[in-house]
Amino acid sequence: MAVLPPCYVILGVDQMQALIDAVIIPMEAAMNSVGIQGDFWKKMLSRSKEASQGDLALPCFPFAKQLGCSPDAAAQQIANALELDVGEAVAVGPYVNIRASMDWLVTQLSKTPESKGSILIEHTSANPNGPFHVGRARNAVLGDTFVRMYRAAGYDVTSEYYVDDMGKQVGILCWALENLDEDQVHNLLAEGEIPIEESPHSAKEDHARVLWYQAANLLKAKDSAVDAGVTELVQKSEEADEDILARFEAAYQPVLDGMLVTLGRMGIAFDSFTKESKFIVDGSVEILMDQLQSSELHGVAENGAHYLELESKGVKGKSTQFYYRRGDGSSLYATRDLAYHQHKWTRSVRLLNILGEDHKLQSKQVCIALDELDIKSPEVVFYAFTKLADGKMSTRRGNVVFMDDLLDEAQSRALETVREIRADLPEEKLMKISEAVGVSATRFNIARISPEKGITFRWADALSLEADSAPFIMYSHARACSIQRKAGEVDLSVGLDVTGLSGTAADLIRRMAYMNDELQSAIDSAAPHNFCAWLSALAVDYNRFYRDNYVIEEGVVNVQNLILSELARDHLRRGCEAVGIIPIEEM
RNA sequence: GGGCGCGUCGCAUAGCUGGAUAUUGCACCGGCCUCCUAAGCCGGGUUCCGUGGGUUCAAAUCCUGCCGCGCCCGCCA
Repeated sequence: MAVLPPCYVILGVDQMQALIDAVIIPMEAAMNSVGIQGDFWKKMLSRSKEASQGDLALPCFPFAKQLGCSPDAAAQQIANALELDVGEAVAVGPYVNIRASMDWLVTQLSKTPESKGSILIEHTSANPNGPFHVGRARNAVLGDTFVRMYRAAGYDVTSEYYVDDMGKQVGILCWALENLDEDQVHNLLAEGEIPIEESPHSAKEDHARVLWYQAANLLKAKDSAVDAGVTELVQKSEEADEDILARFEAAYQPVLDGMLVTLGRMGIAFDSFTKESKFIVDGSVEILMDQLQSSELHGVAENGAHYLELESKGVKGKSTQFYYRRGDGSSLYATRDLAYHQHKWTRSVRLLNILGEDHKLQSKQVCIALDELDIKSPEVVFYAFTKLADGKMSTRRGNVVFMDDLLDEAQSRALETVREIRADLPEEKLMKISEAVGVSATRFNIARISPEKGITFRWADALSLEADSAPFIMYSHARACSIQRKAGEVDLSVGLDVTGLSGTAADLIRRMAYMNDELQSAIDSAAPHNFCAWLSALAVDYNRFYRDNYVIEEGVVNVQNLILSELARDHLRRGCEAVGIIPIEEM
């Protein structure tokens, strides 16, 4: 088995910034020598938009006036005056392009990791009232992708699920389970034209119990006694009634467990769960509500309800009041959210929330209220909705595509393909590969889209196994693994010789060298899709390298190429892990 | 009525702290396995970047009017 020398076990930081740092001093000298005043150009020196032209680019249009020549000539002058250790500068039209040398790039590959502090990422936190559907899944996939990316970048991450264990959704579920029998449920659903679809998951408690939830919602619309019953339960839960909270838990916990099984199948796990009721029970909500009364924004409605007037804080619309205490003195969901944030800040120095765009206003209100309480606001990433071609998804109305079914379908489609390509493999292995491919493809098809873009769910897109998808990346990784296996035990300690590299090998090194920049910038700009794109590009680069750089030729191992292949394998693996693709070693 | 977001080739998608021929995939056409996995690689695109103005040496990117789509504006969660 080939082993990489320790210096290649990577994680550097901000190679692009390192390059800029290395270039800026000689650049100043060059600017002085051609006679350009000021340092306004420093912010114009940035990553080249034309990757083929180099790593950094400086547009020279603004210098033309100052130097009294054309932009092209200015670029030429600057490039000529520039002397670099880390690469070379070439004028191309009105641009000075700087290309880092292979020597420099390779040193960047061996940078050691840097610990970056803690962050608590809260995501998913779906009401435990029914199975995961593809709409809810966007939160989970996005959230877990952030968790993974932050971890890969050196952060100490806590992934957190906020359990809505009180309130109306759970109240309805609890009421239904305690008051309706199976026949009633089936009759109600038949009347309401909500189909009960038999599936391999019917016995899972999230699938089983959601029928009660749906039925109760139907009944509630025509029988006010139901509403009264639910309201009573909800009110008691808000008073932290132990008996009610225990009955709620008995109702939702099996559902939540079922949901977590689905998430587990997708490789999504949580470090901690916090229940909403905690903040009623421990009295922290009550304390915060008292504190809010001294806010300048504080107001009281006729019936004694308390609110903050947010108009002066830039909140606009029909209602600018943020109610945090009802007329009867009880708290609201948002109020408990305040206590929750206070609690989260005791656990981490950074907080990140992943929320659907429907929570934008709510989140803004909570942030203002937190500010009034002298509590810092969390960072928030919003994502747009996933809808079905024929309209909105709704657990209540049964208009959903369940994640369990989607994953099954993805797996079975992947199986068809694997079976075709790898007829040599035993059934057990085929199943394992197709499961990994199905899960990875499903996740990647969500993660690769910019969060603020709305998604219309289509089976064909969700199950796509084409290029620019997870299987493509997995395939590249599996290929590198196969080469490693074939190469056998080889001593790689000679290190990489950068002289005489082929073009595709150089491209591969360049791509890998900027991995940490890509990761950090995806994190900083809350754009996991950009890191997905980088990972696809890495796979393409590796495939091209593979095409014209033989690692094993006629039984002889080319050590230099093996080092590169191994580096690529390592980068591909870490990239996959950072976006939730399962880096299987054979497919 | 107001707020926020989105509108890029037939479809999907990147770029949007202004700069070089607007990225990538699908679909469509052609080429590449007597050597490491062809789920691969190579080649093939006249896109008024929703639309009308404006700012600029330079606009998909900034400002503004309009059109279309989504989300929100509960003493619900």
